[in-house]
Amino acid sequence: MTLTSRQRIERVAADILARDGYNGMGLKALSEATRLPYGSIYHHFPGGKEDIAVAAIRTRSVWVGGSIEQVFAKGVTRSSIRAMFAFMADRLERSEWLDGCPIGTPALDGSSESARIRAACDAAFAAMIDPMAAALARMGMSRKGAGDLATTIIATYEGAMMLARVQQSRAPMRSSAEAMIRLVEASLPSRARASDLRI
Amino acid sequence: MTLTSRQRIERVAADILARDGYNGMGLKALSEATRLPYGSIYHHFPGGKEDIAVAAIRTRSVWVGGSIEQVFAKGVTRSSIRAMFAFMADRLERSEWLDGCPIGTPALDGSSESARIRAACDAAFAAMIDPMAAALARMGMSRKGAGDLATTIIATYEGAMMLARVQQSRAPMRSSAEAMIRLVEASLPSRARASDLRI
DNA sequence: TGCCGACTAGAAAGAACGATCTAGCGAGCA
DNA sequence: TGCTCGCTAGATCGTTCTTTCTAGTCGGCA
Repeated sequence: MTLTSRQRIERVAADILARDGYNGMGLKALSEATRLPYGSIYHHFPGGKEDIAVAAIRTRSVWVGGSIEQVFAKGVTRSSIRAMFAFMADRLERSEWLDGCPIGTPALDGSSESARIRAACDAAFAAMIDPMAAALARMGMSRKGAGDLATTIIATYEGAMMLARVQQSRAPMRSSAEAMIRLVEASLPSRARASDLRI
Repeated sequence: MTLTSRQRIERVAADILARDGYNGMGLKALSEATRLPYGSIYHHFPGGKEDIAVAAIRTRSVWVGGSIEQVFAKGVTRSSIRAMFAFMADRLERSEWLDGCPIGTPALDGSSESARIRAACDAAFAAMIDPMAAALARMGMSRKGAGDLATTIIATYEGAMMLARVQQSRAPMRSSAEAMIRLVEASLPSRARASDLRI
């Protein structure tokens, strides 16, 4: 399938954001990577750089939110937690540790400059946390307990990516995933732990 | 006590890095914030912007490493974990959620551009992880178990900061701290859990 | 065929960037 | 006093940035 120019801009912008952050994303680099001239970029995004970043974050968050919903559809199991961490570890390693998280990177380097970037990242993290919290609630956790635990898992996920990138090693993502498995086990109500919902 | 110009540059640079990242740190802004002219900055750091960032990260890592060592000198206890997370939550909130981590922010937005920034952040995280791992080992954990757990706690710490900043709320740091307490409890050998080393 | 809107194309403006340069200040020492 | 040297001071250079601008292209519709 062929992408529209607008979709190509969003996709490439998300990749640049993951690698270089908001301040590091140059529109010249974007126009070269998309092979689109300045005029096209400003035609599709009259709001300029900020609009492009917001759209890229939003689009990516829809995709990642759906992925998380799928991965944890049958519960927060050992294998689903490992799959989630391994997925991103693969991506980082494949990029030779140049890529980061397309949401976490602009969240740190762009949210002091632009309230809209911050809000977009906030919504994007919510799109990751909410389906995971729902999955934990289906396993018997209270609404608050599930929300807190899902928040912690996403936090660990983002931080482990950060460490893996600077260490250029999968180790932090692997050990964080195992720790999250232990944490979920310790957090589930005992009836779930003893039942077929066992993770 | 009065700071030398070089110390003032390092300190202010670390603050700017925490807020805006490596790409967002302008040398003009740095010279204004330090009230030092361009010439002075390049006199103290002939290597330019990259040298300044590396020195700022290095200096800050010495301080934070020492702080962690102190906080966990008597073991990884509930109160010490809470203190660690609350300390940073205070700082973020006081800055009206504009500040981030002086190491985590350049780690994400600068390490794809500069290998030296990446290495400095790697060393800085090690300076945080190592004393915590040592404290966990003193509580009876194996060397590998302690290292993996300390890595996870630092990852969660960084990720929780990221979430707190975009949510403009202490909640992620609070719930992550409580989760880390549960995780440490679940990870300690049972003899420690039952002894006076109980966290 | 002829027209119109969507999009492509890239030059150019104007500000901001990192880096370099020379000039000058002023405390400490001879 | 006069010299030295660490440091201050900021103009300036070339580059790169975001944004704006006008011109041109192309497909679809009347």
